[in-house]
Amino acid sequence: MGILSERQLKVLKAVVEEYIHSGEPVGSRTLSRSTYFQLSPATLRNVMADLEDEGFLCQPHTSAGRIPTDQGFRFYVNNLAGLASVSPAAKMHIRERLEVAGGRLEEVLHDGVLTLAQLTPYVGIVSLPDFRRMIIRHIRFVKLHERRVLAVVVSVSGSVQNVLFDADDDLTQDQLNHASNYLNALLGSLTLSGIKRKVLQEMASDKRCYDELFTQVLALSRSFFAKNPEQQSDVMLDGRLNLLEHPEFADVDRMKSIFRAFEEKGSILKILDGALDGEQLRVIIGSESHCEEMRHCSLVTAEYGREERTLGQIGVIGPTRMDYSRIIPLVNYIADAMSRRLQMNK
Amino acid sequence: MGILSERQLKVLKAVVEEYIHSGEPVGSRTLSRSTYFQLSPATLRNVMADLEDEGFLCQPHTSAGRIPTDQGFRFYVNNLAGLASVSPAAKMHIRERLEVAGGRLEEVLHDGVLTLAQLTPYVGIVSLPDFRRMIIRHIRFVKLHERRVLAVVVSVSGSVQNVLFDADDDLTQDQLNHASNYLNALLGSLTLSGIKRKVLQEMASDKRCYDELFTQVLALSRSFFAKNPEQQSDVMLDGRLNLLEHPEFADVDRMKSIFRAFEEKGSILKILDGALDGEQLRVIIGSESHCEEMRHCSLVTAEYGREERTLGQIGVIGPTRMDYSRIIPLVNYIADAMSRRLQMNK
DNA sequence: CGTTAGCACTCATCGACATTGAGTGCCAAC
DNA sequence: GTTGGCACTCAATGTCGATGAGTGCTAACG
Repeated sequence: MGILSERQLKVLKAVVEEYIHSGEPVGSRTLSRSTYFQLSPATLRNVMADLEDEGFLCQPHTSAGRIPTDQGFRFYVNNLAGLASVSPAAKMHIRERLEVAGGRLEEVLHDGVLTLAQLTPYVGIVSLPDFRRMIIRHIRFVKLHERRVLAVVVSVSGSVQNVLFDADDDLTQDQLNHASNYLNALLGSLTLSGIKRKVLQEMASDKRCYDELFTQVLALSRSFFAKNPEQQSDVMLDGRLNLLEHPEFADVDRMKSIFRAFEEKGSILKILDGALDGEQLRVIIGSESHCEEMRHCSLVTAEYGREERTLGQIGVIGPTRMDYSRIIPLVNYIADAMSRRLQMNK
Repeated sequence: MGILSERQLKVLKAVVEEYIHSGEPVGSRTLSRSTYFQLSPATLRNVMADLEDEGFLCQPHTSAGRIPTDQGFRFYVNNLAGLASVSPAAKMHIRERLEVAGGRLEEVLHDGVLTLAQLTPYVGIVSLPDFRRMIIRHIRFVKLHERRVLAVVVSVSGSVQNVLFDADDDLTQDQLNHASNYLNALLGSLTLSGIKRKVLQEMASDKRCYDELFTQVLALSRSFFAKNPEQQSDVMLDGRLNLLEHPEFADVDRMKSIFRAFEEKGSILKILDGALDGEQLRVIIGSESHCEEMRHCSLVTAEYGREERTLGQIGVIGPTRMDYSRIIPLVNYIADAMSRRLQMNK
């Protein structure tokens, strides 16, 4: 252990980048050939053996070249990777796809993952914000049929949720409009549960003042809030197919396990939600996710959100052998573009 | 060619069912062992050779057993398959999952595919009805921000669509309510485009009668209808992972091609939409889908819908080696359950 | 002392080859 | 019409040796 020498750094960088490029274990000869080093294979072997002792490289089998360990990638990302700037072509693509007029939150997010899936050979991934934590801009009730009511709830960030429920009484649309207006007057930067609490307070305080109409409103709200725990958080994926092109997933079992994780979503969500510390960008490499199915995958994710409030994470999932120096800036850029678009949406 | 003898039928049935069961090419010995026949392998070989000439069976290679061709499966499904009844356990599962109170159309459909994916080792699949063809029950406008308006459109069958658009003027919520009321009074068993046409007529006829308010309503409707071609038809899948368990998809390339079809959805939709003839149940075997990626897959689908109107197709995708006699009744049963639930929803 | 050439060793990959066994087609006999 | 016998095919499996990329180690070199 201990600090790495200048040369070791150089070799580690070269190995990682060569491996990212070729996907094959890299041997001392290959390195030596790349005019970058004036060293003989033997010398490089010595250096690489040291790096292996330090845990940065490993060999799939005795007589093969070296590949970076998770730790090796980690060191590379933290200390060695130069960040490429986003290519003009990509910027153009993003501008066309992403920097257009508003749309519902869900649409914006969908555009985001789609763009990532198109611009990278990896899987685009975004976590939808937990609706229960979102600040509500508007609630409106729509009468469907007798006591059946549709509540349309719009959050500040442009998320629209539809909740179907049964009211206690058969109210007219006019009465529902009154109820909507009442609730909307009450809103002011609250989440759903905040509103719920406030309504309950109102209920307790001046229960009899407004009588009839007012109690109707309250009853309606109650049945609505009883229903609300609709979709909590969720995650959206796109471009799963991209993964199939990578040689590391030619192995059927490995593929299965990853697609299993994709289908369940729960485990991915857990990984994404790990980012509570408010770091703007995260790179999770292989086993760092502590998720068995994701052991051979890396994630690069960035926060997106309106203004100061972060809404969720957007990024990609790919093999640990990922082109970090290109992907990190790209994910950052797209997260920014999305945040801006959401802000416009205000 | 020509009609098949009693014995040939019996052998074909046995081969198909044995193959469905085991997944391996079935040889004359295996058949002869199954106490079902009192015939020697040699005799069965003769019969099987005949069946091969007729195109019902084929051999993967010379020295292997026989497997049914698509045509063989087709004949089996049409003439030989006995339909099992839905197991009590499955019925129970369906009752719990599916025969509950309403919910939005999208939720009901989701429950449907989920149930199929759980009760079968195949992929559950459902086509969402084309919203543009649905009869509208309700339209309501919600003011979001200045000129930005959210239209909530509810169809008779319980589908809810949210459309975001910009109005020409900055209207108050009250004005929007009036517009909503006006449009809703106009509705009466029309599709969106029907309503659009009707509004245009109104516009042409008594343009100046109601003046101000009325022209506002019309302008609003116009910008709304300009936007509407939102989600057309779509298809929902669940249980893609199930496919991975089948030996026929151990081949990576075959897997890729199918998952490609899943991701695009377009081709699947086209196959599902082929059922215009109003047949209640369809079985599509292998190449019958005329879709290259689906060459090794079969579909079993049934219509679902409210009352007389069919809304879409629900069913499963699996390998051609599918347990038809169990799946066909099951798909039928679930389609019925869904239709009933949608009807309750009225 | 760092660097390098040389050398013996390891091990995945690949083609050649033989073996096995399930299954077939055909023919002659029952 | 049915059956046993027999030669044949061919995928799957295993063994063997050659190949070659790559390693670790050691001794020599500057």
